Parts: sequence; C-alpha cells; structure tokens
Amino acid sequence: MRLKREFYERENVVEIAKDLLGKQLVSSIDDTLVAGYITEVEAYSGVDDKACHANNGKRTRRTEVMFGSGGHAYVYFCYGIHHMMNVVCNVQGQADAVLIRAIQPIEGMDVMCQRRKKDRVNKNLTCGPGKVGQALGLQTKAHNGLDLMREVLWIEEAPNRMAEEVFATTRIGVDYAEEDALKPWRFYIKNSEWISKK
DNA sequence: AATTAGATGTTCT
DNA sequence: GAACATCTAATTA
Repeated sequence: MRLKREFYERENVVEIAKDLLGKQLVSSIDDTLVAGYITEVEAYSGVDDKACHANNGKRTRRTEVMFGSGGHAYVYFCYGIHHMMNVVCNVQGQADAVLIRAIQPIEGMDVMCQRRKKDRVNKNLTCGPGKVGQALGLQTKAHNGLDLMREVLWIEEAPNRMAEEVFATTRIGVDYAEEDALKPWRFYIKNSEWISKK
C-alpha cells in the first residue's frame, strides 16, 4: 500500500523524516520495477531553514514544487551531474522536504547495477543521494513534481522489522547554512550497512 | 588511506 | 563568475 497524502502533509518534517526510515521506495520508470528500503534521510524545514533551497521564501522554477502539497517528488539536478530525490512534505504553501540519501536494494538489483554501471551489488550501489537517484532511473527534470499517490514513483508501508535503532546527526554538505548547519536532522538506521558514511 | 580534480545545470551576485 | 543538499577516478604517501 502506498503511503497516504496525510502521512506527508503533517506539520513536523523531522517526524516525517524519521518515519520514512525503513519504508519501501519504489520506482517503475521505463516500465521497470525497482525497490529499496529507505536507510538514510535528511529533513529540510522550508523557509525558516537556511540549508533549504526554499529558505527565506525563495521561489524559483526549481523550488516551486516544494511549495505545493505534500506527497510529491522534488527531483533536482545537483553539481551539474546528479539527480536527487526528495519528498515534499507539509501542506500547500509550506516548503518542507525530506532528502532520500540512501536505500537498501530489495528488487531490480540487475537494473540498478546496469544504471549505475556496476557489475555486482555492493554498498556503492545506493549509499548516497546521487547514487539513489541514478539507481531509480531519475535522469531528467520530467521526474520533478511527480505525484507519489498516482504516478511511477512512490513509497510503501514495509514490514515492521526495519523499525530498528535510529541515529540522528548533522546534515551533510550544508556548512554554509550557519547555525542551521548544526541541526541534527540527518537520520539513519544504526545497524544498516547501506548509509552514505561509515 | 587520504587527498584532489573534474564533471557542469541552476541560481544568485 | 561563483557556489552549490555529490561521485568517481586518479594521484599521492
């Protein structure tokens, strides 16, 4: 079952980010099913968060989706190379989002390897936001704004065995964000091998 | 094992 | 021009 709109439209992004750990991320782009458990995320808290693209009410063609209603994908192109996948949270008008930083592959390993130009499955396949985007098949801006309720990208409830210990720490690559760079808004599953840093 | 260069779209100065 | 929610391959020690 796909997660419902109400899951994403809650007010507290940090709670949503933690709740997303262990859920199943699925993509059926190009008629190919690929899935993985979410193992690492980061919360970005809209206009009041200096690390967020929408901070201070910054509204551009790129950030527009974040201001829409929760349960949509915010896919953006980073460093001229990588497509990163975020989940838009909170209601319309609020620009909260959760960045998916790492997943543990469950299904479609062969396709993921092919997309990532690897010949075998190992941690390197999906342990980082750019890698996750590539493994899911996100290659163009066309995937920006997809509705997770009805389209080719979504998140499902997963067996509860993944509800293990969660670690909270600072976000990565946001040193420029002054005091907000210190917020412990990066979460990962403690025992998982599938995270972006050792 | 650790550091560095290079890839380059979007946004802001 | 410069900076940026990164990754890889090559180089250095």
